[in-house]
Amino acid sequence: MPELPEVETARRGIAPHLLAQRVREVVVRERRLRWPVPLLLEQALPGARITAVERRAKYLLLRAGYGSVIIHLGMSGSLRVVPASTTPGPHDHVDIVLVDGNALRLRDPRRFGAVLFTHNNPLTHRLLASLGPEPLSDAFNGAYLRGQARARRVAIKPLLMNSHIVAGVGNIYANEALFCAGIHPHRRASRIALARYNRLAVAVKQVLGSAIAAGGTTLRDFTASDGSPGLFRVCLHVYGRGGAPCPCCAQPIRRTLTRQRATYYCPHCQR
DNA sequence: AATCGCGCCTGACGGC
DNA sequence: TGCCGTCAGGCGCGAT
Repeated sequence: MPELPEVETARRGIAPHLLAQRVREVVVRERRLRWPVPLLLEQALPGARITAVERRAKYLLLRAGYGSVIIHLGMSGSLRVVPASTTPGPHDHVDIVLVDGNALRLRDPRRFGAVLFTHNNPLTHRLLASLGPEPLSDAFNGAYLRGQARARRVAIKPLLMNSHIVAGVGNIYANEALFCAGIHPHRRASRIALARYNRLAVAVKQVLGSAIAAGGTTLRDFTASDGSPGLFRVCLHVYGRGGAPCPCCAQPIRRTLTRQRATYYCPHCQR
């Protein structure tokens, strides 16, 4: 499932193929993604030159001409650059065909993803405008987290996964960062001291950073844009390891459901 | 305002 | 072997 490191890996993989390229046409085979793919995409994009490939949270932004494409990979989305003549598979929903004969191809079996187009600054788009700071930026730190947590009643894990607090920390990395910081995922966010928030912020950056360096986490069907699997899976300490021994104390990792999401932690190491 | 549950969707997996 | 129920989950949205 694409989380921030996977989206960043995809961005780095596709950017060299897209930058400075002109769009020849857009082919939409399935319009029913999370939101319908707008006709505007096919109308406005052809002829435009792609000037930047950016990421904000888990959104990819293709700056092109007088507008931007906003792409979200949802649960099962992936992007490949292929020769435009390559026969599309059943879940290859959108092609952005370039003048050089290649196409950026979105595949998304579960169709939780999105492809949108806006003429305005995409950062002011409804979906992006109220996102919290990037977790790898300086704005995200222990003091910031402590300030956000002070007046809230939620547990730390859902706080960490709230995109309005910090953008792009999903379930896998929330579990891993809390383990690294030794914080129990069910602990009330308002009852964690600044020193521990400092540790947590460092853990979030470290976990995301090393996952990006390794090319994303391989879980289920994630692959990088060149098709190679990410290499981070071996580095997961708790996620998906319910019942297995904790790498620190060897006691069994516990798995619970929080807000309909699998939560993994070591009851001995995390308080 | 904060928080919680829902629903979108399909592939993988396990049980019978 | 094959069928079918269950689970997985990002995240916006509506309800509380």
